[in-house]
Amino acid sequence: MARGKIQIKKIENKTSRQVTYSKRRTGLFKKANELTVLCDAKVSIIMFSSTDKLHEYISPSITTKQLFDQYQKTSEKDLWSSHYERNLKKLKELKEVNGSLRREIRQRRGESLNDLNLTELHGLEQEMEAAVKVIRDRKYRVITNHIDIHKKKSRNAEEVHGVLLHELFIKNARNEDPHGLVDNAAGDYGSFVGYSNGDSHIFALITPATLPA
Amino acid sequence: MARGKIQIKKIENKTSRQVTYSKRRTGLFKKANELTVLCDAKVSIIMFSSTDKLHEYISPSITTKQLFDQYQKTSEKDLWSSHYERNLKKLKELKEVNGSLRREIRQRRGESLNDLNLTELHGLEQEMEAAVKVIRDRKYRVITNHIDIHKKKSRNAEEVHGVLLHELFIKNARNEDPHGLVDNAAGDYGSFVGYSNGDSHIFALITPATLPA
DNA sequence: AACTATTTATAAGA
DNA sequence: TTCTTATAAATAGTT
Repeated sequence: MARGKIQIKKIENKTSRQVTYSKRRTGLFKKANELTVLCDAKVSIIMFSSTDKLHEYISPSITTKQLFDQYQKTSEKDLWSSHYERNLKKLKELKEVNGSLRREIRQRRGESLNDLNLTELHGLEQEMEAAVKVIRDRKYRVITNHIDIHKKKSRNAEEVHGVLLHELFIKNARNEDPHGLVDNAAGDYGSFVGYSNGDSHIFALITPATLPA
Repeated sequence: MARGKIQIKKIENKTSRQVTYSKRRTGLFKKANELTVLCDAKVSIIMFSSTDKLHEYISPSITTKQLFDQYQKTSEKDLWSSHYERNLKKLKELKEVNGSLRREIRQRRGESLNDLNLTELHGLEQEMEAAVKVIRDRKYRVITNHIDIHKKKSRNAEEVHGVLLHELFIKNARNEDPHGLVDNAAGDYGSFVGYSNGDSHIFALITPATLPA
């Protein structure tokens, strides 16, 4: 606009482009500020140079966030608010679902039964009795499984034990008993149960009375 | 900037202010567009007039949303992302809670028991048996209540019925029986149960066998 | 919305 | 980057 007219098209010379960007940016912000003052307007300018440097103007009377919020409300455009509000809605829905799930669990625990009518109580009772049966069956299957594995382990341990004993006796027969092991070990197969791992406390739960017929 | 210099301060005349806003807005957007083309820049201008009318310029090479996203990333400013991402996080947490609640319910229904070990199965069984007891007790309390109310209603109905019958007989004794009602009504108290309301199907569930001792 | 005298912005050069 | 300055562009006041 001075010293010669220019074409409005990309300035190919990088340096001139940079200079022009800088000068015109200053001019643009100045105009924006004049507009703000003269017309009592609120203006936000955000710009990125071709090298992605950020520059911003915002009217002194407002913050960028406030202006964006107003932009949200005023424009029907999507930006992020729709995401945001969709999320809020989802959040609310999930909370409700959550609440009713918790309520159901409470009822299945025998709490908060006041809201249930007779039909519902009856249905819940029936359903839970059926479920208890399934759970009990499952438990017995797991117990049986444990016992089988245990038996196999025992058999294995007995075999190993027998072999060791055998070897010890042979050794003993050949030499003296330098470690006094024979007396403690001999014949006491029952005690090896005491060596079983941390699972053993589980079996404390199982008494013949609770086993299925 | 023409026909006289002006002070940069709010134009008090509403009409001139409006006109100036319009003119200068056009100029600002034109400058922004020239800057976009000449310097390969990306510019967003959002402005509100003093009457809160929204006007927007955005470089053709980009959308407002994209530019805002870039603004987010580049500036350290918060704008909305904190709300948004906090919500996303909450959403995720709620979904997880939801999932585990559903899982618990499934287990209490006798489904998805594979994940439970023996101790957990045992605990679940015990808990559910206790809960069933509570639910059954509650059911019986409700039943008892229903029955009491029913009895009272019946007694009431019988009384009313008796009174009506009495009145009818008296009437009958005095006049003839114009409606043939006496034969149908007399003594058949049992049939009034058929008049009970929609709740009656509930009582089909209750047989002497299921009642508590 | 158009006109135009004048101010302002700025391209090119330093 | 900043200054200079000739000139283009924007626009205030008017119609």
